[in-house]
Amino acid sequence: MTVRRRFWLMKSEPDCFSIDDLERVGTEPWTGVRNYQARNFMRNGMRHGDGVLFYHSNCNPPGIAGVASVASDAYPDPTQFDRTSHYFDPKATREEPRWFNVDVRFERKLSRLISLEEIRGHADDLGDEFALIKRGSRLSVMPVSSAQWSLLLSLESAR
DNA sequence: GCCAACGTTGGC
DNA sequence: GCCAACGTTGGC
Repeated sequence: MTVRRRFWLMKSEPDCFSIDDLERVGTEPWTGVRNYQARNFMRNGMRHGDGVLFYHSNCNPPGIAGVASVASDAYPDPTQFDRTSHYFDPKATREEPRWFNVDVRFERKLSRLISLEEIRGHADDLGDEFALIKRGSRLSVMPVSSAQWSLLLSLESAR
C-alpha cells in the first residue's frame, strides 16, 4: 500500500536558521515548536518523505525560500527535557512527552524568493483556509494541499 | 521598533 | 470554566 505524500509549509526566521543554514547542515531536527496545533501537524500528520516549503518569516521580504523534506517520523523533542535549553518544559516527562519534532532535510533553494506579497496575489486560487495568508494566523507549521504546492512552486518560473 | 492578533497561564 | 494578564508571533 502506498502512502500518499503530503505537503507542508514550515516557517523559520532566517536570522535564526535560514535555508542556507539548512543547506549547510543537510538535515536539522526541527526542535522548539511550542504550539499545539503545529505540534499536532508534526506528530500526527507528517511522514518521512513529505514535501516542505521552507518559509522565511520576520524578515524583509518574507516568503518561500526553498524546498525541504521530512526526513523522519515525529519523535519526542529532546529540548523539552533539557534544563539548560530555552525550550525546557518542566511539565514534560519522558513517559509523557509534550512536544514532538521531525527532522527536516534540505532539498533545494528556489531560484528566487516567492514573497508573501506575491503569494497573497494568488489568494483566490489558494483558498480562504490557507493559514499562511489567513488574517491573524501565526501558525509556524501548516498543511499545504497538492494543488497549493503545485501553484506555489509554479510561481518560481512564472516570470 | 510598533502593535494587532493570538495563545497560554493561573487566580478565582 | 471564566477571563485578565501576560507572552509571542510576525508583518509592516
